[in-house]
Amino acid sequence: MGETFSIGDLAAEFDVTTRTLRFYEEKGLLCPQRNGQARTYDAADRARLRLILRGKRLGFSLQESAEIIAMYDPATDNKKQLQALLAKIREKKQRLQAQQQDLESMIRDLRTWERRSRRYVAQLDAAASDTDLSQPRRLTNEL
Amino acid sequence: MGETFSIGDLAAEFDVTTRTLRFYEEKGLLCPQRNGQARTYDAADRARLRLILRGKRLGFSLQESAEIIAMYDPATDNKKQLQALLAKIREKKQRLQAQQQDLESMIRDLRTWERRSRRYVAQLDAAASDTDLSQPRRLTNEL
DNA sequence: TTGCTCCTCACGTCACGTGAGGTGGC
DNA sequence: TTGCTCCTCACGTCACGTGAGGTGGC
Repeated sequence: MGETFSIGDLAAEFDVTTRTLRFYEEKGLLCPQRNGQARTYDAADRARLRLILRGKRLGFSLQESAEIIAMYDPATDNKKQLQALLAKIREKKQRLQAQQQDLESMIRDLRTWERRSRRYVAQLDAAASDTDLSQPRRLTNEL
Repeated sequence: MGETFSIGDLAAEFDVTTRTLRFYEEKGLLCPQRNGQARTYDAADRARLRLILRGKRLGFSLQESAEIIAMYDPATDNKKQLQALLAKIREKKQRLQAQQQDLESMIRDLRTWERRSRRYVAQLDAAASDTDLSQPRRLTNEL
């Protein structure tokens, strides 16, 4: 029998809470062995968790991640399921690409606003320095 | 007085439900005028909605989106407020740039997954065509 | 009158977070 | 004994979804 892990081990390794692991089990995505009350995870459980979290990062629901993981099982080689999965993957990819567009325009907007605000603060500083020389003008040497 | 919109107008335009618009109002992100019971949205409300949804697409909470929208508001005349605002803008920008990196690797992952799945489907098709010639192999001419 | 859009509760859902209160072994 | 990790309820949260039941004007 290979390496095993406690719930705390996996939680620490993947930076999730133990509650998260119990929740995934409650939803049928994980089913570790029991050592008395305590859960014992093996390498296969760990691999499943990795896939679940990757699915999550990619914006899949737990249900969808479960489907994806089922695809790793050679027993589930249903062609129609795979094609449905492909459609979902393509949709996610489109959404992520839309997000990229959003990010770019948002960062552009914020950059503009930052410059504008900095200029305004500089003006206020300049005005202040007419009467109060203790206020240094520092804002220009950032970025 | 400029163009106005019903809740249904905006819901249709931005592809959300009317419930969503009422929810944003409940959370203080929108405050349309009332025409009797009915809500009447103007161009400013519409612009705010656009920002809320963009924030959402980028994975911000509604609270965070509210803060970002406040950043777009040029009515910040207090210098200290402006400087605090600048700090927030920089922080958000850094987070957005980190997110850009994440998005890129995610899209790479999805592309890999897509190729892998497509190849598997093609294999299934090939296997099927050995016994069932009525199944055409079409999947190879996409993308 | 029918059909449409609008409204206000208010409970349901998804993916967990967060205690409360308790067990077990080094 | 203390400290640590583990456990099981079970209610809370966030961003809405989804009816239920009703109003108002073309």
